[in-house]
Amino acid sequence: MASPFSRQANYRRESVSDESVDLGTNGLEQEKARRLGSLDALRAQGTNPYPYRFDRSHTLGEIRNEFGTLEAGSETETHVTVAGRILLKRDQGKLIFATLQDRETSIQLFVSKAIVGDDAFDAINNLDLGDWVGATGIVMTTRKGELSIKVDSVVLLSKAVRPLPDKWHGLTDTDTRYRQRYADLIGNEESRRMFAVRHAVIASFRRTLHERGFIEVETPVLHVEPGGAHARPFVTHHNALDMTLYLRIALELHLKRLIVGGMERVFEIGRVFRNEGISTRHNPEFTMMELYQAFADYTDIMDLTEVLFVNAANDATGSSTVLIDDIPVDLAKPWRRVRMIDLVKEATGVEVHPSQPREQLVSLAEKHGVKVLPHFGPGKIIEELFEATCEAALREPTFVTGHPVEISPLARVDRNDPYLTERFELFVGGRELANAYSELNDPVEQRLRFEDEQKSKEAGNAEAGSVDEDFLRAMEYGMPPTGGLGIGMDRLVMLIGNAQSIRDVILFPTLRLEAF
RNA sequence: GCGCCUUUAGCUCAGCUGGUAGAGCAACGGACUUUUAAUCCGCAGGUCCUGGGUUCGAGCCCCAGAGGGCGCACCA
Repeated sequence: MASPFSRQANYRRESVSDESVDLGTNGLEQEKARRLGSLDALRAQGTNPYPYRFDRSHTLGEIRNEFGTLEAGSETETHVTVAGRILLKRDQGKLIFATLQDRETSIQLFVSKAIVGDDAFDAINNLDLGDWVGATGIVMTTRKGELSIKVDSVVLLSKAVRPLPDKWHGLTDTDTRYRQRYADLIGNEESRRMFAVRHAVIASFRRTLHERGFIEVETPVLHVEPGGAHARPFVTHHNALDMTLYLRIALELHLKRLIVGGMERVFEIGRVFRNEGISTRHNPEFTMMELYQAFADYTDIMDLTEVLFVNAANDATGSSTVLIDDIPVDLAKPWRRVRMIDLVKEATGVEVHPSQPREQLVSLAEKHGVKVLPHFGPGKIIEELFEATCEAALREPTFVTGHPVEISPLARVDRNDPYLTERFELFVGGRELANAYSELNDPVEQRLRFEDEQKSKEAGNAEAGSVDEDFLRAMEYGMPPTGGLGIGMDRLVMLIGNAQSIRDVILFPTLRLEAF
């Protein structure tokens, strides 16, 4: 930076006390102008409203832990230095009570004119709600027992020039909460809690998997061929290579390449992108955890899935019980394991199997209001029947197994039934949370499955995959028997945190362009 | 993409049968040395989402559009 001083001067606002500056016509503009005016006043008296750093001796949570049981009307000898944002101010004349909030909690500042002196008292009185400050003082409790810091000095750490949302209600407008997540987090305890749950769930997964010898890896987000799931991709372009690239729709195919490479147990927690509708359960970008474990099959993966969920719930909330549709369900009990075709039979009273003639299944489907497209084979029709008649009713955790081969191009054929695969999807609260297989590792069969996908795609199935030659080459080097698992982390956080919309567990959900 | 709901002060919300815009908080001025969403007195703040239309008169009724929510569709 060649000329720091002139640069800084360029960033500095003109004084708003100049008559040339328009004070604005609405309340917000007037309030911002007032706060910008106090910035100028601070600078004029030699105070930097945006200092570079600050050392604190305690977080507010540490003070609460240490002194939370102090009885009313006590004063300690402990002198502390804290930092946070001023959320509330209660002016008593010669006393000010201010609520200071940091990341964990809030604590009251007790400011007495007699202690800090007239000038400092005025300066503190001129602080605005939303300002960041550092404060020093001794730990005390008021007569009513409120844990407080009896302040001897306060320094401004950052001036807020825009007013906070309502001090009591916070933000309620969902649009503003999602667009201005920063303002949502300042005012809404529930929002802060939800993202704490999210962090705890993801940290718990890493812990459980590290304990079991899994290695965390990172694979490409930009794919030459979007595979590993059925979904429409986002398309982009690399200029220097002049090639079309796709944002990944799944992590699967690269992680399996690592199993071929001998890494034995790998996982990745990463963003995937699907160019499809937005709903309370769908965001165009979302977080997937996939893992692959050599020498395991899908039943081993079911056991592991139960452990991952129970640990995550315990780590995030201290309990393995979650609310599903407001009903408590203990995740620690073993989950039901049932074949898709058996569930469809339960729901329809009719035996179904992918070996049946297509026409039979078509008429059953039509009886249940299922739309059958020309490229649907028997297996796809059974899945559609399942979705229409069973899925929403699967409230308690249920492993749905034995998906037809036709809809499972990467899963291994069931050792007891050549029409089905060794696969499960986990449903909780009517939502799909996980998908897993005994992974197909026969390169010749895998090529045939890909070719079937390719034919389906050519027949008009926009979601079908195509032949991934590099993946097949990897398979040819030999992949050990392997169990694999994919979990939609956002939906899991919704379950454990009891969120009603996926947007409540994503900090910055995808929204339409905002008009400024 | 379709249907229903919604949009009023910085924030949270009222607004009757169509009669000319309201409250609380925040802000501003004042009182107050133990408050807890402090309280009390005073004052100020508006593109009623946007554009048309009906009407003597529209926040309110009609039409079109935009943002948001929910449901459906889509979606392994």
